[in-house]
Amino acid sequence: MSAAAAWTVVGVSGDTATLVGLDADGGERGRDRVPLETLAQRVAAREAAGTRWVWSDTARVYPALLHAGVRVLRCRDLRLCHAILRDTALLDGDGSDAAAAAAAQLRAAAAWDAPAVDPGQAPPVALFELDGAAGRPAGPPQEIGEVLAEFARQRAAVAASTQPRRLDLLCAVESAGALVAAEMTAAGLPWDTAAHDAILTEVLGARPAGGGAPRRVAETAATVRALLGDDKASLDSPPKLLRSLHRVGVPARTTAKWELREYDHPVIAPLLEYKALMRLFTANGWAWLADWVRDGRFRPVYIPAGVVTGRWASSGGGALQIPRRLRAAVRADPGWTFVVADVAQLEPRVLAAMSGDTALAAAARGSDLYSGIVDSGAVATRAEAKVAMLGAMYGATTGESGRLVPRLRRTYRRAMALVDTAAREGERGGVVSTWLGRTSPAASRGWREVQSLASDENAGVVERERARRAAGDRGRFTRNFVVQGTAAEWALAWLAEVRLRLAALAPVPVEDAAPRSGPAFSRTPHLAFFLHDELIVHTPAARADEVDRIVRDAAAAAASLLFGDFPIDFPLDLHISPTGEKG
DNA sequence: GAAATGCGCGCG
DNA sequence: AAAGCGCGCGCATTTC
Repeated sequence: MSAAAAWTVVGVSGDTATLVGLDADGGERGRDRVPLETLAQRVAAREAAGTRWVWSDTARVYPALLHAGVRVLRCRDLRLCHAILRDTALLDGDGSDAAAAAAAQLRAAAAWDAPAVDPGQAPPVALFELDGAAGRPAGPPQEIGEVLAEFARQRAAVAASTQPRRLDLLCAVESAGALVAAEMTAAGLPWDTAAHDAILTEVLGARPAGGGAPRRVAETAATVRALLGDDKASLDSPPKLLRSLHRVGVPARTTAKWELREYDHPVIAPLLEYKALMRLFTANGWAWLADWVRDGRFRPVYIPAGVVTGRWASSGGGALQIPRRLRAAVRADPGWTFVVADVAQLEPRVLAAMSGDTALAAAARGSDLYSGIVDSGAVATRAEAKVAMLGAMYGATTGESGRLVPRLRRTYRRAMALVDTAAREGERGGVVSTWLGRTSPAASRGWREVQSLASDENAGVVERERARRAAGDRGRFTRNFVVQGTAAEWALAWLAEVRLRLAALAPVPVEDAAPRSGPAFSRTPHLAFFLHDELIVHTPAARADEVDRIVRDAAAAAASLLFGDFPIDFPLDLHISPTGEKG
């Protein structure tokens, strides 16, 4: 097999792995069969020669490769790309025979709809473990014939679509994201257990020796119970708490903090305090620390495309919900630091670009889009601009937000038309697509039944109201889908660009303050965290300026990959700091 | 006793 | 300020 194959397709059957080299047109260049236990060495050798890997499920194969010390630069994750191509509306547009055939073949390959193997459950050394072993989900097919056939179907689908370049880019960044996700789990986020413990002790009081509530939690609970006039009052059961509140004259309808804040009663302040303390204690207290931090690393499991819009989800440890105050426990290794970067107002910027709204793009020039909106005269204050823009993207209809949205509609006609059109499409049961072609799920059977019941001439007011509300809910979902989903695509492109540029950096001398643990690549500047529109790079302090430039250049590259030369800024808030705090 | 559901709150 | 999008998780409660 030639060393210069554009693609190398990997399949597994029993204890044998098969590597098939393909040229850029998909023509087979050669085939190697190797024992599974030598696959990592083969991958390392071919990676050095340069190729793009094609496999069925990055979450299944890549953790084991990383564990064996092998990193790859590029891959195509057929499971993730299958989901994109199976659902994309870009194959339905022109009604060509080729597009229809490609779509039909993809949709018939149902085995590829299998869920991912949870990389958090798979042992890191079990390369391509047998299907369904130990009660795990089987995952997508791995046999080389099936893998080759699926790759061919996907290439045909992209080529036959109305936007081949966009779909191909989406598949590329989606797959790059799968590599990043596995690498970040392997590297982990540097986490200072002592700093975390100090925060908990300061906020909650000393950790109780025999379990039970920490001192300040117990004291606050006692204060609340005293003010409720019931020393046995349950504070953790919403219905019981509600009854206790009613008894002391607080007519709340729910126990949510945004509602409780509205009432003027001495019990409210300590009750909100109790809820906040209890939240920290239960969600990110000492038990969390013991469960999720090992050897100075928090290792979240990221689930690429775990959200319908294409955003990532996470599993275990609540990686995407780390409270801001605990960011201080994110602590770089000695001699190392973090480059922490996020995009200011990513979603409205993406909306400006995808709608081609030059007025909104002009307001987005510079670092604060909301100030730009005020300067345009659409609204009077920055706060109004923010509320109005969020309302436009989320579908607010009432309150201040709903009142302000029409002001934006006059000034930013194209941007508002894009989200309004997406909402109408959802309301009538259709689907909408992101800029690169990820398409929203079809209306559920239940949703369609609700609509059809209401359209019957005998339908009562209850049926009609239910259908109206369901249509509104779905419209708000599709309205937001196009913006949130395209923002996720921009962020994936940014992440992919950062990763490749970091990988191209010269290696750090090993004696330069290597991290305490982790795979080989984590001894050079590497991605350590990603959260929708923010990333953290862990780097030797001496290289932070280089990384700073890479992260900024990557943002510019992402903008031009998605939107070409459309004039839209994506300014970063970027900080170099040995703790993970923003700004 | 396990699984499903609702609530509330953390993050974007 | 108000409660409009997307998530995961812990607890209490309900259901099987």
